[in-house]
Amino acid sequence: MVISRSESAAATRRSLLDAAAGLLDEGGPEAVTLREVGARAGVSRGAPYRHFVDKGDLLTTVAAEAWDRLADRAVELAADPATPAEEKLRKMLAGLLAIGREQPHLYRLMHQAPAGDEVLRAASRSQGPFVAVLGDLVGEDQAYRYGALLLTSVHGIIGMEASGQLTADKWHTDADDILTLLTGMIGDR
Amino acid sequence: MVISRSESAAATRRSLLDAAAGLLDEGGPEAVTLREVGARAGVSRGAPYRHFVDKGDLLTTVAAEAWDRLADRAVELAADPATPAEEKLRKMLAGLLAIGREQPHLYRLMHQAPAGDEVLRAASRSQGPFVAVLGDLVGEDQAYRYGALLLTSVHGIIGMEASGQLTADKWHTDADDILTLLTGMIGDR
DNA sequence: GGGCTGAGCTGACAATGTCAACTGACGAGC
DNA sequence: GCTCGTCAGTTGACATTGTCAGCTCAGCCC
Repeated sequence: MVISRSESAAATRRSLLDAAAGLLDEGGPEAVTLREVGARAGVSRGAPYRHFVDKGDLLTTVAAEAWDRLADRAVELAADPATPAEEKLRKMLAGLLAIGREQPHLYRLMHQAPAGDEVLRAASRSQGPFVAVLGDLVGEDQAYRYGALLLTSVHGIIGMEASGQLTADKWHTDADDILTLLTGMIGDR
Repeated sequence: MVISRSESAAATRRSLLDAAAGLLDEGGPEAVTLREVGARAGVSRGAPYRHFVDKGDLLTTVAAEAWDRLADRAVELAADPATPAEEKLRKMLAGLLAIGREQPHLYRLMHQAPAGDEVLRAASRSQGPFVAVLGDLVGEDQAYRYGALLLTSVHGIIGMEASGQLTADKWHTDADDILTLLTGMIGDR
């Protein structure tokens, strides 16, 4: 197989993104140094500057890609005629929760303020399918309000779980219970 | 007035904390360097190590103090017989929202994972008065569940507002509307 | 008065992000 | 087939920063 120059450059870019994401997952933000990213991608410490304007840009791209993966799944899910709306909703929220719990550093990066345009665009892509599913459940006119309520609640749950402030012994409840309570309240409408 | 050695040391410690908090508010986490903290407090870059084990410890203390101030207000508020319970609740949540909006960097620091023991202890101090007020509204048996729901929702609202993901033109709603919706749903119980 | 303690200072060092100058290979145009 | 520009990648250098070791010195105890 012949590897052209642009293909090789694209492969390096991919390796850099994977290396950064891996280091972030394993050791948190402090573990992501351009030297280590380069080493893991098999290039030098200066190589990232050929693909990203600076370290922040590299991390921003990692975050945007994560949002895009989430959006891809949401689009796919919303289009599936075999899945009932409640289950679609549950799976979408569960996807967010899973990242928050299994890749907390990535999750924080995805919500780092101020989010750049690239991140905001990627994050917004999930909104369409999400609101559409909610529309089936609570009606189109209320879908946005309840969507915002659900998203902010899940985001809050993840954040407080991560910082250790939301524990079962402190609040006699947990994430699932809160979500059940919330979706139950919405279902009552 | 005579200033003893320990008094002077305590004053330095206070100045260091104020300097760190000020730099955080003004320029975010990157602006908080030990050299600048020292300069602003009128001491050298090494002085903080006489009062804190490292930079992280200094920042942790800043966060813990912020939680303590919040808890002080919550305790005071809960004990005030002249204020109706709904208003107490609203004021407590508004206090959190105010920090999130006016001192976003401090707010992030307060929720930085993993929170140390000192921060968790300070953050927990508000729980008592908060749950007590909620108990008056929804009954003691449900106070914890609704408390967790409310807190996580507010936390989520603040986080998504800060990262630019919760905007009125995207969701046709805002923080106040979401909270109204939520407290309305709770009030229906 | 003498010694101790602890606050604060300074020189030094390693890690890191960043840039400028350089190298070398690929590919377009002749 | 040759030339030459382009661009991915390297390397030396530098400024910033957190941290530590060793030092100074003022206040406190006996």
